[in-house]
Amino acid sequence: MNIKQLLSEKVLAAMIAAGLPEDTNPAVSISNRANFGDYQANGVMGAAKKLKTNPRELASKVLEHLDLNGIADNIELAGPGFINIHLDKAWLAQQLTKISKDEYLGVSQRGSSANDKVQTVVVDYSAPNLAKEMHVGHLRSTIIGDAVVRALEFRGDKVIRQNHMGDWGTQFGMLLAHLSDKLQANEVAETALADLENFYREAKVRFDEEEGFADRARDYVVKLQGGDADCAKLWQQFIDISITHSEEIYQKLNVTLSRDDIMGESAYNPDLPVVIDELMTKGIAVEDQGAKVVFIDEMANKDGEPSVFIVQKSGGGYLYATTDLSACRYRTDKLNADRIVIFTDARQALHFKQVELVARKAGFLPENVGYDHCPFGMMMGDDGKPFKTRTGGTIKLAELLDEAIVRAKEVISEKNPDYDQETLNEISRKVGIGAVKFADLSKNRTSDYIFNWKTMLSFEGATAPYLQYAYSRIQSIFTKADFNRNDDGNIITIIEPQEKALALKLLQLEDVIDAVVSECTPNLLCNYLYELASLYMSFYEACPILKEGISSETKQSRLALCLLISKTLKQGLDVLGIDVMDRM
RNA sequence: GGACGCGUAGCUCAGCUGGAUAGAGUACCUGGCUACGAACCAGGCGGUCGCAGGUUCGACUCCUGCCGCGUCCGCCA
Repeated sequence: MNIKQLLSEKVLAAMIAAGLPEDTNPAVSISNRANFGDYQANGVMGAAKKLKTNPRELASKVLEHLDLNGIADNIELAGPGFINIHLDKAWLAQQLTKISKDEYLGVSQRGSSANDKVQTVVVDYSAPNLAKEMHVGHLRSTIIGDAVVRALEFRGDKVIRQNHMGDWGTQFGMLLAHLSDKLQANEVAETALADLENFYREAKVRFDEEEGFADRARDYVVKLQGGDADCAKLWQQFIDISITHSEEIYQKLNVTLSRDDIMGESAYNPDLPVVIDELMTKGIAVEDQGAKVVFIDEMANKDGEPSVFIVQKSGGGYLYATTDLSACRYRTDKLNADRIVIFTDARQALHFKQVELVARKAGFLPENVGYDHCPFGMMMGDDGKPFKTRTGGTIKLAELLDEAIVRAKEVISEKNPDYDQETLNEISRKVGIGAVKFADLSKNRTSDYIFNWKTMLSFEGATAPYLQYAYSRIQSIFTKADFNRNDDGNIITIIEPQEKALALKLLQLEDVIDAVVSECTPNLLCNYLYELASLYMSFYEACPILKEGISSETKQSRLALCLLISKTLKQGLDVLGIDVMDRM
């Protein structure tokens, strides 16, 4: 169900009937003011400009052909040529009843029509560096990526998750050397690696200060890349333990990534020489100052100097450029991707632009395969300066999440002291984690953002707990009313303005989901759900359900409306990876 | 130096293909719990949308220039 689309079609038909060309944009949008109707069509003014005719006259001509019988109960012409559409309450009620019975709540599924085919979408997200522990900087990629993945799946696309973990590179030399020493001293790997951050620091200190250690570290890198069996075993141990750390975070965060989704940098290792070979053979890469580089003319500066993209170091080593090119090929050839979506911070924007250009030129990325790099801003400290990853000061993700849960527990026990420990823990987890995720997911900024405990852990205002609270309130009513939540047979009637506002909002879910998957912007869904919950809160105050004197029809209708609202909240929050509960 | 991103209420942020009087939350102020959960609701206060031009019926949105902040730009990822 997409009202905007439906109205667009109707208005366009009327415009064509009024003599306008078929490619006219009806420009239908949601009205931002109640007295301008529910939807408005603004396309007439643009069209009139092109034809150099009077917009007002043209609009009245379009109105003559506009047939919204049964859909709208009032259509009016306003201002210089706005067409304001007031939707019919009975029609809205019918649509609500229809989507109430639909398991996708009216969101049409890919593949249900010929021009809306199922796509295979490869989504590259999270990608922590296994040398270190996950910190708050990894939050965005992980949860935004996961929300987009869930939205794509809810819409019916085939999604292949790819966790492009940093499990390769020179830093592993010092880590393996350090680990080797620990094992020699009879330490158990799990214990030695219990605190990755600590372990990394120790290794780094030795690398910088201890005589001979740096050479051993470099030696380990050579052995690792050369496929030395003992070294590979050591590496595998390290990787396994580090992955376990990440999995704990994913589980706590309610993120859908699993071990099967891991496709680390190391996996592309065997393919890297092949990539270089192809680039050289095709004449795309050339040797320059001992390294192999691609000169990208498309990105030349004013003086005509091309952008330089190094694909192989002068010493023969490979870079992440090489790996990302290999990944392009793997994803199109082996995974049959129709679209590739990558979530990383904005600093890598230039890099991925270069990757795309080179990959397309080399044929690793066919014309019809989409390649979307979705950047986001860096995590900054309270001082407005970037977090430094190696000098303390970083907040471990695990610590943030635990803190959120503790704070949630304080609030919940204060408001509702009767819960037993188990229930309290369960609710605290859902509320605390939800608050952290929503705080981040609800922002669209591609610019940097300042990490702030207070906003991240807030439970008041436009936060996840507000939405969860709305849901719980509804469940509470169902319990009191002894209402069967599986009963979708009740008729919804719209009388009060709060009910109409809710109806409109509920019917806009597909529109929002579509925007989320095409633009990779879960914040739109956050806004939508907050508005829905907010409308519900107003409805709750204005439209009593269980009060004496409420007719049985009204009661049933309002309960049915509540049911659809709660389903939409639950489903929407699920797309964001946030849980709801009957009581909180 | 070049490229990219950002600049909206005290603070955190929305603002969809250009649309009518620029919106939320928070903070502050005023009201509201013997009807269903006050983690809430109703209302108030708060703006030269960085600056200056341009495009047009109309610009936070598009174009140009400038200012400020940030990031990236041949051997890290």
